[in-house]
Amino acid sequence: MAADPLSRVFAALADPTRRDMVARLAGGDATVSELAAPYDVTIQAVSKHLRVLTDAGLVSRTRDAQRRPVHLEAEVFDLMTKWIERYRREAEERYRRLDDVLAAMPDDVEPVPPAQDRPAKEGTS
Amino acid sequence: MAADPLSRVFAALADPTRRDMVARLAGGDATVSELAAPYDVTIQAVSKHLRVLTDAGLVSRTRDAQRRPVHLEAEVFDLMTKWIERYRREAEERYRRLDDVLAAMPDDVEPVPPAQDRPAKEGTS
DNA sequence: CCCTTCTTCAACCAAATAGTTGACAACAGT
DNA sequence: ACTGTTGTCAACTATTTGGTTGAAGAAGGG
Repeated sequence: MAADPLSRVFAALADPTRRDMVARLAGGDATVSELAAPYDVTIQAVSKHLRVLTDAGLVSRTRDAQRRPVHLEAEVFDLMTKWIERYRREAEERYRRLDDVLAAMPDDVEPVPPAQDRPAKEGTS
Repeated sequence: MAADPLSRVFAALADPTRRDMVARLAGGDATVSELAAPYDVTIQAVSKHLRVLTDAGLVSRTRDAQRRPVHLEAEVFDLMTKWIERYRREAEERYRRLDDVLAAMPDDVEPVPPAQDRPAKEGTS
C-alpha cells in the first residue's frame, strides 16, 4: 500500500469511476446508493471505491440513520496542485531560458542534429 | 490498461519513484542510467517506469548515439490541473454558499449532530 | 571486426487492485 | 418484535503492477 499521502491521492484519482464520484460530490453530498446508481457495479464495489477516497482524505463520512453520507474534502486537492505547479513551473522556466540561449546563439554554432526517427514501432505523440 | 489520458497521467504520478524522476527531469533532460543512479532498483525497472511516463505523455524520448535522453513534457500537467481546479472550485463555492445559509439560520435550528464512528466488529444482541 | 556501453524486450513472480457473492450490522417504521 | 433499507465485512477471483533475471538490439571505439 502506498504510504505517502500524495501517492494515495494520485492513485485514488487514477480511476475514472472515482473521479466521476468526486465530480458529482463537488455538487453536493450524497449517500452510497445515490452515488452507486449510475454505475453498472454492485454497491459493495462502490463502497470500496469510497474507502479508497476516504483513505486518501478526499472525502469524509458522517452518519444519518442507516445512511452514511459522503462529503468532499476539497482542501486535499491543494497537495496535488502544489506538487504539479512546482515542477511544471520549473520545467517551463528552464525552456524559456533555453530559448534565450538559442536566440542569442551565433549562426555557425549548430544545435543538436535532428536525430531522425528509426523505423521501429515506437510512437511518440 | 487505463484507456483515458487523465487516468494514465494520475496513475503515472501515483508512484513516488516516478514522481521523483519527473521532479529531477524538471531540472533538465537525463539519460536512463543517470535517472536510475539514485534508486536501488535495476535499470530495467527504471526503463519500465519511463515507459509508463511516456505512455502518459509526461515525457518524450529522443536519440543520442546509444543513449535515449528523457525530456519532460510539462504541458500534460495542464490536463490534471484543469480537472483538479474545476472541482475544487466548484466544491469550495458550494461551501461558501452553505456558510451563508448557516449564517442566516435562526438559532433554534440544529445542524446535524457529530455522530461518531463505532468499531462494531462482532456484537451479539 | 570484435567489444563495450546504453537500453529495451521477454518471461516470470509476488503483491496490490477492482470486481464478484454471501452474510450481517445498524437503524426506521410499523 | 419482526421487516425492509442501507451499508460494510469477509472470502474468493482475475487482472495489473513493480520488481527480478537473462538475452538481445543499437551504436561507437578500438
